[in-house]
Amino acid sequence: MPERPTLDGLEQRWSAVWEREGAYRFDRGAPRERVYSIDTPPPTVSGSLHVGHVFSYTHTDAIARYQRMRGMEVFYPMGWDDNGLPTERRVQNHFGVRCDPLVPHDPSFAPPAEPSEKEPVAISRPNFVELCLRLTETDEQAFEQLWRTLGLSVDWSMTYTTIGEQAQRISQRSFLRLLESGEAYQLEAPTLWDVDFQTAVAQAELEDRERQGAMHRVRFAAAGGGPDALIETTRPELIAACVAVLAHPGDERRRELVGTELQTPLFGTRVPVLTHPLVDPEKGTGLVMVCTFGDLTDVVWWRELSLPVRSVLGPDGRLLEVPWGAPGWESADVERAVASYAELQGRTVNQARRRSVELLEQSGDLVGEPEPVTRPVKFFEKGERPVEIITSRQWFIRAMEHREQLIAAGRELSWHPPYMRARFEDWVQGLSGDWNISRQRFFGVPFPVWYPIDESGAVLHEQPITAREEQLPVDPSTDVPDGYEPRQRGQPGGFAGDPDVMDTWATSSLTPQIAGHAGEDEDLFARVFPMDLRPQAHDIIRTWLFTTILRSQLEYGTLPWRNAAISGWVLDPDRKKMSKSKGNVVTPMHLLEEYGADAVRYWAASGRPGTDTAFDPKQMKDGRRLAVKLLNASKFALADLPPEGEAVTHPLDSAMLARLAAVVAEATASFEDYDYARALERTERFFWWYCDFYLELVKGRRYDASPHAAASVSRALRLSLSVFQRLLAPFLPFVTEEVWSWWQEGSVHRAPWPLAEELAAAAAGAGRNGEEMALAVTADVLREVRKAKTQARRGMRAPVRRVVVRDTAQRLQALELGSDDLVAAGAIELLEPVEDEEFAVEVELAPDPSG
RNA sequence: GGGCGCGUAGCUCAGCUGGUCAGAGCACCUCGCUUACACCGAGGGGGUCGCCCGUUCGAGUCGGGCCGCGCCCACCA
Repeated sequence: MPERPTLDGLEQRWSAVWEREGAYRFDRGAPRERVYSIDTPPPTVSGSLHVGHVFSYTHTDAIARYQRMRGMEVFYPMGWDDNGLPTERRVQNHFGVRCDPLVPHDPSFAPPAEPSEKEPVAISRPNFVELCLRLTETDEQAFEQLWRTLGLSVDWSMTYTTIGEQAQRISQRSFLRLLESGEAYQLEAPTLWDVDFQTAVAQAELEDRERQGAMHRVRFAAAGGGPDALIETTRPELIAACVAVLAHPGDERRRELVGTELQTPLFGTRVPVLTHPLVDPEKGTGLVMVCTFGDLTDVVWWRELSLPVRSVLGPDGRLLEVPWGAPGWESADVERAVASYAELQGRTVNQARRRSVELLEQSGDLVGEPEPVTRPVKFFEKGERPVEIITSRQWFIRAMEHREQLIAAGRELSWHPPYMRARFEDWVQGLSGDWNISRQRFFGVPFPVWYPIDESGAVLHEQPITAREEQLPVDPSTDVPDGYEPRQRGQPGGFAGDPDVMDTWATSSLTPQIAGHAGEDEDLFARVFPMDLRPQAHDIIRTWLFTTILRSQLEYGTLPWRNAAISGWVLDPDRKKMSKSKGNVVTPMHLLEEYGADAVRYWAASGRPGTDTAFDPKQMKDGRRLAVKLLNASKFALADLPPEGEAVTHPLDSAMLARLAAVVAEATASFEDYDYARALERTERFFWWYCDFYLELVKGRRYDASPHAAASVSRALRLSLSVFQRLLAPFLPFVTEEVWSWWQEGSVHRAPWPLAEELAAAAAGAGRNGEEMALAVTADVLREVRKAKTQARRGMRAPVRRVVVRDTAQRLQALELGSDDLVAAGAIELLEPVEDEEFAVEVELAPDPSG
């Protein structure tokens, strides 16, 4: 035991020991019922971890450590989510490159010495992927270092990456099985599209952002005998793509209009006036134009009313060339349509919108001034321009038809906290389509599929050639399907590889399978799946949690885990969410260095499950105080401790142990309920009381030279310290390991979780009653004595000539049980009990020798 | 528009199934270097528990209605 215990250096020392001794190594031989498996969130590897990560991963680690001490064999792997857009973006900026699948592979490629963001070098997909792998590997090492410093009890031998070969194999295998069972399918259909990344995106990746816009009132002239009509739109640039005008079926004012035809302004295209119940007769003019496609409602109308497609928007977000006069593009005045459209073609949506307004003004079809409006617009969450809807070929996984099953699954799952289930159900009920899993990107898991090309050069998408499971993982852009030669790639009569990659959620929805080595190591998988716990934040319920349940339901017909522990976010001091784009993120390494890992973990563990928590370094100071206190209290209790007796015989000792037993019971119940914060709070609160009162009260006996006097307190101190060290171990792994090592064999993190029953049994050793009251009264009197000394401006060791305690007979009797300790702790010469109804204490201090 | 959560001392928050629950830490003030700890200890001031009804012998604690904040979802033309 060190002379002056310190927290400094504990992280390095003990993490090295844990690594060396395999303290957190998962025992693959453990039977399933003794395994506690965790589906750790693989953090996105694209830069650095921030305090939000530290926050939620600490919660999981506390639970993992608790379960381990409960005797469970904890399966706690780490994963790195390194595939997907964030990595691509980072690689582009970091190396000054961009991926161009048409560029051939250059085996001797080296990234530019001076990266230029403005003029990136176009490189091949294999070269690009190499750079992605290189950069993520560096990041992953830094992440691992941070996690080790934080003290996560991860088994680092089980680490996986979502771009790794095994993850690819498992993803592709799962995809092929879904294709086989009909749960995955390909479809050419209107798809949510990001025009900057030029890829499809999923409903789950959308977010609303408030944007300024304008409402334009536009005249559509009658094409036959009916009246003109006015519609309102925020997207006049899409008039060329208008395929119908709609009214509500019950709208009397529009009765004579319905069934007639109108002509679009500028282009003179005839469009029918139809009805649909989704039209709001109160909104705008009560008439709405349907375009292919302006928003998701357009898609609904288009589908349900079997309208034609007139697409004007290209994948790059610019207006396409369209064949005016050709079938589908008829016009009453083709020349005018061509002239009008020439003003728009090739322009971006915003440019085309401004020009359209000018054209409408000139033609007199714009009625009144455009009215500024602020409205929510859908964005890809990582995107910078609004999503558009573009028709393209994509892979989907069926979700719509499984909604009831998914909701039932959600009800079977134990949510912590329980109210988070509502978010899941809201989301499932609001699903508007199946899950689009294909992305027109590069750094991801490819679809293990090729297509035949017929003699005319057409790609036969409806006859996919699938890879054999033994071939996996395959990259169809370089690998060749059975029965073909490499030279047949892209040739008539040859084949074409599917160019897309899977969305990152399509891979991470399989983390239980990837971590558990599904299909690779069935013995392991059977021991860990379904898993016990999915910890994650609430913002990805609709993505990660939802898709993981979906995949597990489709492939195994079971929940992927029994419990979902949902953590909140870390908010900055202004209660705003920390995010890179806001620039208010706090990186954790310097916090770990300044306060120590245990202190940072203390702050994190104080955040209740599911609750957003403000970033607060003050609480880290509190955590540090607690750790230091444990260090010193342990030293006091254990250093040169006299031999302990057979049993706890002193009333105050057994009363303290009885209280501690209750705390153990409460902490245990809290942990069982995944409420680590409550477990910590109860433990901590009692620990401070223990230091302030119990340790002070028993000092006299503890230092007593006669073994007889110290026997009981020695035993009680050892018992209680051992319990405190273990109760705090899930939260403060470093300092608890340090103090444990002073007097115990092995790691505290493999020690058994304390049992309330054992303590209660030890506390009963005195075999008397009234111990609890003795402790309460003794503490009450001690507080009064301290108050008197403080008010007299004297030190706590100042001698007291006389203390008169007025109280009920019962309490005075109890006081007698603890009076020896009280007299010693208060330096009291004479303790005088006086029976009374009201508790009152008179303290007569000895004269101050210093004057 | 629907749903969820939150509103308790200046700040961050505990208060689980109604009756020592009006609390903790920080901050503030005063005192004390007492042999575990000055990275400390002792003590103090400070709140009509968002508002209004109701249930009850009794309500931060339950029910209803408001107000405010935050988040999620929504077919937001």
